Amino acid sequence: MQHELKIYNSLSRKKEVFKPINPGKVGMYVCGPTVYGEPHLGHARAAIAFDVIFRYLKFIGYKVRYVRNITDVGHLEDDTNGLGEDKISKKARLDQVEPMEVAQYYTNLYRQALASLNVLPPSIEPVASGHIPEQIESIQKIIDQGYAYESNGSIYFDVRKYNENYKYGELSGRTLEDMLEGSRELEGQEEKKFSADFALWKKAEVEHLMQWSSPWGMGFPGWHQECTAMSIKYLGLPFDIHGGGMDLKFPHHEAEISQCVGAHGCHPANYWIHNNMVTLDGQKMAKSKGNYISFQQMITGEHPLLEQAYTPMNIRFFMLQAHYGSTLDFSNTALKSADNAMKRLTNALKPLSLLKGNGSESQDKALEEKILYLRMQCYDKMNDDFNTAEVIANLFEMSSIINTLHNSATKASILSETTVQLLIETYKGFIQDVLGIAAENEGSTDDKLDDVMKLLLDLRNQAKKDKNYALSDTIRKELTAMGISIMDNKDGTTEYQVN
RNA sequence: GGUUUCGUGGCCGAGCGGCUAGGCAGAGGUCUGCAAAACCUCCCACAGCGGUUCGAAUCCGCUCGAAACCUCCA
Repeated sequence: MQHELKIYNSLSRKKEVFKPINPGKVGMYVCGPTVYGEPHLGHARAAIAFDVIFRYLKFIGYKVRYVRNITDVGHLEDDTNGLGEDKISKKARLDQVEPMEVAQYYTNLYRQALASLNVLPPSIEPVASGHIPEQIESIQKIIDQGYAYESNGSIYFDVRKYNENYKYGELSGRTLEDMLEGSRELEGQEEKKFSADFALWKKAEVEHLMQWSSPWGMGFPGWHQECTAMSIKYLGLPFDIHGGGMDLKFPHHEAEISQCVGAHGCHPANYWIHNNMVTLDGQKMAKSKGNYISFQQMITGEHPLLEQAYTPMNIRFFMLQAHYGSTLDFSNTALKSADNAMKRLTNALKPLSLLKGNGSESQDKALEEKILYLRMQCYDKMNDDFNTAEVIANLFEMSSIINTLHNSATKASILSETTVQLLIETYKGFIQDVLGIAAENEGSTDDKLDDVMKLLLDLRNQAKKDKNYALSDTIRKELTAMGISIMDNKDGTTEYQVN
């Protein structure tokens, strides 16, 4: 039942059928964070979007090498003041600590946040500072091809020269003329031959904390070089998918393409995928705008805009209800709504595990067909540019079927064993493996608590039998207050759940 | 100013020319000692104005409104 996977390719601005370079294998590179600040919702969105893509590709049988970098050097703080100071070192100087200490600190925070969001670690997570030789080599190739020049100890990419033989701006849809028209006059650009030229290597002043020796003297790599060097190193050339946030399209990804084409004569990746932004009041959430909500704030609820704390899974589900390509506006009501919705979906997992088929043929052919249809829809919708929102809609319909079967006296025996297995496989598979929704509290693995609860629930049931509802309700009320909810089933059994 | 998008019911959000998702909230009902959960029913929207078409939320044009990028950014 494998259908073709279609991906919206930002480069062609069209949905295209995905054809891996090597059958059965996928190489995917995604731009990770610059680690000089707290991870926030925007980082979460990008990580989750590509996590689901990673998961789905594996789910349908691909062997995937997923590379996501950590940028701990190289991003200039401010090119307009001529200082060319590295972002990491600026922050480090303020904090009076080693630059690598800052990078490590925020890298740890980032990884912790993603782990709690049930984002799988990538196959390789290369760090920019650990790939300086590769970057120097990459720059040298560009110089050798004649698309870069040295100026006062720095190396710049020669955009005009490049544009003579190739097209600069194909990803962002800009032409050189557009850029000239739109560009403002920036200070400190005397070193450049042309305003759109960008730095491949920056000469470092003595006081600059992070610097390395190179054929052009002491310095540090330019803005976009690390991704070019590291993606090619680990994935070869070209590779299948390159991803990142929409805001990286220009100039970052545009530069990556130029650097790669300039050095090697070919595009780095066949498919470009861009996730859209998380907005706050319709405005992009960004560190620089100061309107961001950090991951930590989300889970503690400590932010003026937050009405409550939200769990990582709550955040994850909220994001998956929208397509990765649309902007997603933050709001308390939307988050809460997502929380209720997710519970509805995960609540059906338990009754699902209790379903049993009848061993022969399904009696209810229409229902069987519906299940098979919904199952197919889950694949079809994921195959249609990873439409998680549509997948979730189908899963909701499945959850109704599951609950109805569970509630009916005949249970699932009107269905064949095969159909029941398919239902279980699809529902669990898509929720847990593809969407990556993990149970927030795996029930209790504490045997002692389990024993105590059994005792308590037995007592309560006895009270109920005695029609001592005052007592039974008190037990329930008190348990609820301490975060243990209990539910009486129809068959007289009682379940509990630690929240 | 240039480039790229978007405008869907109380809210969130799919939709890519005909079958008019889904969730949340709300209303009513079933089940239950009561809860909770679950199930059933109700709530038929596509910024505005033109055009193409047998047929448009979906294509085209214009108007209005919003955003991202053009400086680091997921």
